[in-house]
Amino acid sequence: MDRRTKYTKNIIKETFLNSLEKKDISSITVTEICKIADINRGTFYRYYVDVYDLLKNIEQEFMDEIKNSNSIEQMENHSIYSFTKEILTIFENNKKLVRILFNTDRNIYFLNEVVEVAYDKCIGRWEKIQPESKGYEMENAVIFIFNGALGVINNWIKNDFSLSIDEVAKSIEACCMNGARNYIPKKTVK
Amino acid sequence: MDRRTKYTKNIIKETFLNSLEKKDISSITVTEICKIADINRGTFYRYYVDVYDLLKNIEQEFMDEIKNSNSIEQMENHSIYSFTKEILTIFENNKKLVRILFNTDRNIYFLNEVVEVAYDKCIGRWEKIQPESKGYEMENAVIFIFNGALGVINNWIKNDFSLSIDEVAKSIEACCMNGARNYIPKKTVK
DNA sequence: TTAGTTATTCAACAATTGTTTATTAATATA
DNA sequence: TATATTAATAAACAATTGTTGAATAACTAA
Repeated sequence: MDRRTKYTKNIIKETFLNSLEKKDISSITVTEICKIADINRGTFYRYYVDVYDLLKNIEQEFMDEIKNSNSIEQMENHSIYSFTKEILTIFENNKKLVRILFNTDRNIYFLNEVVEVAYDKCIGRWEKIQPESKGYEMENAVIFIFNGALGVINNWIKNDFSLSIDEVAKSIEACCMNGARNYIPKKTVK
Repeated sequence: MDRRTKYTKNIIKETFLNSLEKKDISSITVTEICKIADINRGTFYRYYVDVYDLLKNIEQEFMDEIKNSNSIEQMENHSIYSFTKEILTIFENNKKLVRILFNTDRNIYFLNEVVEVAYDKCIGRWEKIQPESKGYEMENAVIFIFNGALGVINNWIKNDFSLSIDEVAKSIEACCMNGARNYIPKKTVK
C-alpha cells in the first residue's frame, strides 16, 4: 500500500475515533473529519462511502486481526479455556478501541464473523465425536456456545474489564460444558 | 397519539421498509422517503434524526412488542422450552419485518435489551437454587444462555425459518441444559 | 358545534454531501 | 536519478440536509 494512502487512512480513522469518543456518530460530518485531519474531502470519498461505512471498516479491520490470530487459526488444537483466553487478551490489549466500538449502540456483533470462522473449525472435529446426532442439533450447539461466549465477553467489556481474563475464561468454559444446568430448576413450576 | 401523527409515522416507516427491501440504507435519502410517502420533509425531521435513527426506532418498537409479550412478563412461571416457543412464534408472525431487520448488516442484536429484561427475571429465582456460587458466575451463565439462544434464533432466521418452531425450541433447551458437553472432546488434544 | 391546541405544509436558508475535472505532488521501480 | 504511475488537492457543481418562521389544516375536548 502506497505511503500516502496509508497516512490518509490512518489520519482519517484516528480523527474519527477521537470524535466518536466525544459524541454520537450521527453528529459527525465528513467535512468536520477532513478539516481536523487536514485532508481533502474528495480523498475521504475515495476510500469511504460515509461515516457509517468508515466505522464499519474500522470494525472489520479489528475483526480481521482477531480472525488471523493464532487462537482462531489453531483452535482445533486448543481447549476452550486457552482459546478464550487468547481472544480476551486481544481485547484487553486494545482497550481504548474496544471501549469505543462497544459503546456505540450498534453493538459488538460485528464479531459474528468470528463465530462463522470458529464454526467451520469446530464442526468437522465434532462430527467425529457425535456422528449420530441430527445435523442441525450440532450446528445449533456450536452457534449457541460461541454466541453465549461473545455475550459474556460483551458484558465483561461493558463492565470495563473488571473481571480478570482467567475468571472470564473459566466462566465461559464452565458454561460451554454445563450450560446453566446448575441454576435452572429441574422441574417446571406450574 | 394524534391521528395525524399516527398516520405520518406509519407512512414513513412503511415507505422506508419498502425501500430497505430493495436497497442498502446508505443510499436511502430523507428526501426520497418524503416524496414517496407524500409528506413534508420538515415533518420527517420532527420525529427522526436521520434514516439510521428511523431504523433504530423501528427496531426498538419491535423489541418493545417482544418485551411486553406474555413470554417475557411471565417467564418465571415457564420452562425454557415454552418460553422460547413463544418468542419464536412472535418472530414467525412477523416474518416480513424480521427478514428486513435481520438482513441489515448491522445485526439482530438490538435484541440485547431482551437479554437484559430476561436477566432481571431470572436472577432472583436462580439465586435461591445456587446461593453459594460466586455472583459473577451465575450472572455469566444467564448472559451466556440468552445470548446463545439469540444466536440460534438469528441463525434460524438467516436460514429463512427452515426449522420448525418446535425443533428450534427443543434445540435451545438442550443447549441450556447441557451446553455442548456432548460434542466437546473430554481431554484437550495437545 | 366551537374554540383552542397541535400537526403539517410551504418556502427559504446556509451547510453538507457526493461527484467530477484539471492540476500538483509524492511514490515506486527500472 | 529519471520516468511512469498513482494519490492528493483545489475548485466547482447540483442535490441533499437540517433548520426555521409563518400560514394553513386537522384534531380534541368542552
